[in-house]
Amino acid sequence: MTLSSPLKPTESELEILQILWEKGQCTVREVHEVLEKNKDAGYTTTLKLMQIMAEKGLVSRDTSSKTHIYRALVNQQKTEQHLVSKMIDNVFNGSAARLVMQALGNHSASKDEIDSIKKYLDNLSDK
Amino acid sequence: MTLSSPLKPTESELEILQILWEKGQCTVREVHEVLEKNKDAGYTTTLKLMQIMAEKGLVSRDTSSKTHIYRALVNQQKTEQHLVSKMIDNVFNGSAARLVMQALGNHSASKDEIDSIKKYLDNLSDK
DNA sequence: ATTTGATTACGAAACAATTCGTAGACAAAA
DNA sequence: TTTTGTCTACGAATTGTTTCGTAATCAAAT
Repeated sequence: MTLSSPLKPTESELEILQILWEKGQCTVREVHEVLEKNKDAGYTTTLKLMQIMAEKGLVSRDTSSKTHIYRALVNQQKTEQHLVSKMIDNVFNGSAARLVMQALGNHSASKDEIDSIKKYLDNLSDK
Repeated sequence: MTLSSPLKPTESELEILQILWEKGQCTVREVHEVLEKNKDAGYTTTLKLMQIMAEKGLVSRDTSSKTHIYRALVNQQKTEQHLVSKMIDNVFNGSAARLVMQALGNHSASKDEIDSIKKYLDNLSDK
């Protein structure tokens, strides 16, 4: 299998997807301006990445006007799910619980966050 | 910065680290035999990976006898922590809670797992 | 001593991800 | 119409990862 699943974007691609998921649709310029806040890369780098993403089917591209409009084609929820599942398998030997504890233990989860997770768990076990 | 943190092993390197963490110390042959169960790659591929890992400081190598002995140099807990933190930041916008819910929601967490997480959370909020 | 088998060493190829320089297209401003 | 600025297209360089063929080394078996 050489075909890399569209659910497994590279790190750079993920950064771009995040922006598209939030904004719904963007020009390269818009995406690039958000990216620039956190890293420095040239405009053409962002452009090239987004063109490749379009080739791969990660995003769609509306070329009807000069300034192309991009949209995410992959589902945020599904992509996140896929990445988490992979981490559970690769890093935590299939144990979701171990991942959760690792996530909550060291990473500063606020009291509010912990409470909301508890509520979530209560609902889960009700079923 | 070209220097990649030893806490950010590649996927192949992580597979090897898992084995070393579990077994404590291994020859290339031993690692390779475990790997072979899940993927097919040549012996020299595994060897080369482990040699590179030694160069990078991910593992140590005892070359005193002909058959070299490898040990993990990076800490399992810290590496896991690093990977999880990165995922929380990159994928879930800094929200540990979102990661947790994603991990528990779709991924088959057993009732036992959920219960043990609840206990864990109770202890957390006690502090 | 010679052969056999298992090991490491080395280097290169294949592939993928990232980066960017340069050119061309086009529209708006002068 | 010319200039200027913004955009896309293209190709190439760079870097990192993965893979493996081949040779050298060494010890154990013959």
